Amino acid sequence: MLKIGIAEDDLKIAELLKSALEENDYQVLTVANGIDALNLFSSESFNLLIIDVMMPGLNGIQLCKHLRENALQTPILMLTAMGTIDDRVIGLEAGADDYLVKPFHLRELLARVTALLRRQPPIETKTAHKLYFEDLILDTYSKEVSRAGKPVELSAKEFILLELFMRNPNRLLSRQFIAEQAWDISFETGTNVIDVYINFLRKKIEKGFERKLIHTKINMGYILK
Amino acid sequence: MLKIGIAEDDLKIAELLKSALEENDYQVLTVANGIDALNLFSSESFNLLIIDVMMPGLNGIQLCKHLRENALQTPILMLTAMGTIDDRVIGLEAGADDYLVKPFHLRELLARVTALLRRQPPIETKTAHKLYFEDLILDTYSKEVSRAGKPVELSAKEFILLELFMRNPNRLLSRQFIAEQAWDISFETGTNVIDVYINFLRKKIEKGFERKLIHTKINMGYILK
DNA sequence: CCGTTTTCTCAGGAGGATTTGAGTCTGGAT
DNA sequence: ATCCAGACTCAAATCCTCCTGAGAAAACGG
Repeated sequence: MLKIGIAEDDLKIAELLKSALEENDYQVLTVANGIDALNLFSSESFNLLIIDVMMPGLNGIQLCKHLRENALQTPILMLTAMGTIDDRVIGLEAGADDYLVKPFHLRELLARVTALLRRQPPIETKTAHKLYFEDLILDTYSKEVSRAGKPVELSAKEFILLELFMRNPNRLLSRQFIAEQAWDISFETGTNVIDVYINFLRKKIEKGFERKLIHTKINMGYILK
Repeated sequence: MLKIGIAEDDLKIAELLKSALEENDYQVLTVANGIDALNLFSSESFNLLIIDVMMPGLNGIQLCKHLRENALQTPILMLTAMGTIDDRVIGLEAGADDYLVKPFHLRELLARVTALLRRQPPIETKTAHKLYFEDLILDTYSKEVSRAGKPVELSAKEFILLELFMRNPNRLLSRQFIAEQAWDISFETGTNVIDVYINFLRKKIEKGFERKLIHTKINMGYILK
């Protein structure tokens, strides 16, 4: 089921779009302002985004730019009440893939939605799923890790832990935080699993290398730098 | 260098487009009628096609349809002098990716060209119904599979499972993901069907071959590589 | 209806992954 | 320099995933 996200502050139009798209077997989620849209579109993945230019808070152009700067690849269809060339061009240059001027015919909207979805690659690009830190590369797509080009075999937990560090480079991570993120435990247990796993990781990614990556800050936690 | 093909019978407009695009570092080839366009666009490969709707011989809509029926995936931008909704929709439904109404501003044309080119070219080509992975071939039309030229008999479920892997080569697929895609179950059942079917598949496509294709990543899932 | 094929469940066991706990080491404070 | 809480290490214990064969249940075809 293809999933479409709509950012539109005019509830009447939002409802109209939603029902028209749902009738065509799309799953639809709507938000009514730019801030909510940024949060939703950044956290959940969609096959297509429909964004109104005029919105309170964060407007469509700004939203679009933010999303693209965040390496989001989802096709974006912009809606606007103003049909001047300049606004349309600005929208496209901000990273939108198509532009529709209100008022529009539902049939044209559907045709454009179909056109945009048709050329969507079946799977997202691999590079978008890679995390880099110096000579460390972590591929969240294939779940493979390498350092200086040499593959490193990690277990599931080790992988999760390293991914956590690579998503937060140069940030000090407390044991509490690591436990919550990687082990789903928030309470205090007398365990030392984290220490042990840091040890496992170090053995696998630092052994044989001069440069250390994971550093201990006594009484604080660990940091990748 | 990105290559753009233009089909436009009005030589003045054709020249205008050509020079504007060349100024932006695209390589441009133009033809002045639908028949020539069909020949050129079928034999040479382009990154983008710009097609005028009104052309002698074969018009833009027909040309577009022919190209798409021939499994051509290149993005197509349609040009027309008529701006009625119906014509625009017909163009999009014929397989065009975008539509521009004459007269247009060059700046808007360039923005749309950029937007179309930014989208990633689909992986599928003319042999869109066949999936390849090393010496494995899966034909989604005839539902036949072979390895190293030797036919492999698969049941329906086995086929679906293998197709899923072949559409996501080198990607780690979690059991959760496989369950959703191939079995339509999203909730947690205590079943091990997936394991069993992986086993079936391995027996059929790996038996007698040195090279293993489906690899287990404990606590993560399976990967075709 | 019966036999065949396909799909799925179940249970046992091997082996790797994860966790524990105890002993050792270390860096910072006194 | 000494001390000690915190950090590290290692082996052992435990957990649990994955594989496999057997067979039940369901779907299919004649």
